[in-house]
Amino acid sequence: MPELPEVETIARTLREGKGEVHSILEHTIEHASVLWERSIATPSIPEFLRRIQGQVVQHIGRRGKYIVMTLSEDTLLVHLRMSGDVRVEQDVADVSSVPLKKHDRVVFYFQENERLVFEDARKFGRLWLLADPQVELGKLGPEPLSEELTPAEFATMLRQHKRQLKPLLMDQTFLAGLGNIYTDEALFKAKLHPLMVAQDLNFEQAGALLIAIKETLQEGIRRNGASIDWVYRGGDFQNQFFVYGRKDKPCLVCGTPIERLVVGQRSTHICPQCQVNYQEDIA
DNA sequence: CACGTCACCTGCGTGC
DNA sequence: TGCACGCAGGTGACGT
Repeated sequence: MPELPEVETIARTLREGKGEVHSILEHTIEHASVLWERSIATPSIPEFLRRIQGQVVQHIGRRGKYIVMTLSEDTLLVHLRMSGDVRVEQDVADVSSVPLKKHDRVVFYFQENERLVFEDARKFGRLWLLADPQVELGKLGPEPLSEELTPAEFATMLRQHKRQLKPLLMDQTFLAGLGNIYTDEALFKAKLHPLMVAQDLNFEQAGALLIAIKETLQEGIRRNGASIDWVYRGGDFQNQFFVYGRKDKPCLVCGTPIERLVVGQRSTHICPQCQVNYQEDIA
C-alpha cells in the first residue's frame, strides 16, 4: 500500500500520536520478538534482539518510503513494501498478554507497557537496525516535497535520463517516495503520458510535472493517505483518485473512458484524451 | 544504460 | 461451494 503519504501519516502518528494513540517518543524498548525472521534485513536476528534492548526512541521521521526511528544507539528503519503496517498497542492492563494477530511479524515491547507491532501479510516488508542509516538511505534520490527540489533542478534531472517517465518516477534512486498510485495520479495531473521519454520533456512540462507531484503527495498527506483493499489505513485519498483503479470509468475532466495499460509490469491508468503528448512511433 | 522477466508472499474478487 | 486465475500500494536480482 504504502507510498510516501501513507508512510508520512504512519510516522506522524507514531511521533505525535493521533486519536486514541499517543506518541512513543522517549519510550524505552525493553525487548523485541521476531516472528518471521526474513522481516529483519540486518543485522542477524540474535544481534538485532541484543542491540535493540534498552534503546530509547528519540526521533521518528520519514525518508522516501522508509519510517526512520532514531534510537539512542542505532537507527531503526522500517519499509512496509506492499502490505506492511505498524500499530501501537497501549492503554490496557498488560499489553504483553494481548494475543498477537495472524500477520504479526516483529513486536517491540516497551517499558511503558506498550507494544509496537510490525504486521505484514505478504512478508515483503523489511526492518534494518543500523549504526549509520545512510548505508541504506544513501541510495535514495531527493525528497519530492523538499523546497530544495526546484523546477529547474527537476528539469535537469529529467534531461539526464532517456527512460520512460513512469518507471523513472518510480525509481527510488531517482526520486524517493512515489509508487504506482501517486505516479499515475501525478502524471494525469501534469497531463503527461507515462511512456514519454524523460529527456523529451521541455522545461515547462518538467516544471508542471514537479508541481503535480508535489500537489498530489501533499493532498495525499492532507487526507492521511489512501486506504484501499483489505489493508486498513484510515486515510481517504482513495476517494480522490482521478485515474488509478478507474478503468473504463469516465475521466473526471473530459469524460473519456480511463484506460489501463501495463508499464514495467505495473498496472497503469491514463486518460487517453488528457494525456496525449505521447506519440506511438508512427513510422 | 534501459528494459524485460522472475522471485519474493498471501489474500481477495471474479467467473466457471 | 469449490477452484483456478488474475490482481494487489514494492523492490532486487538476473539476463539481453
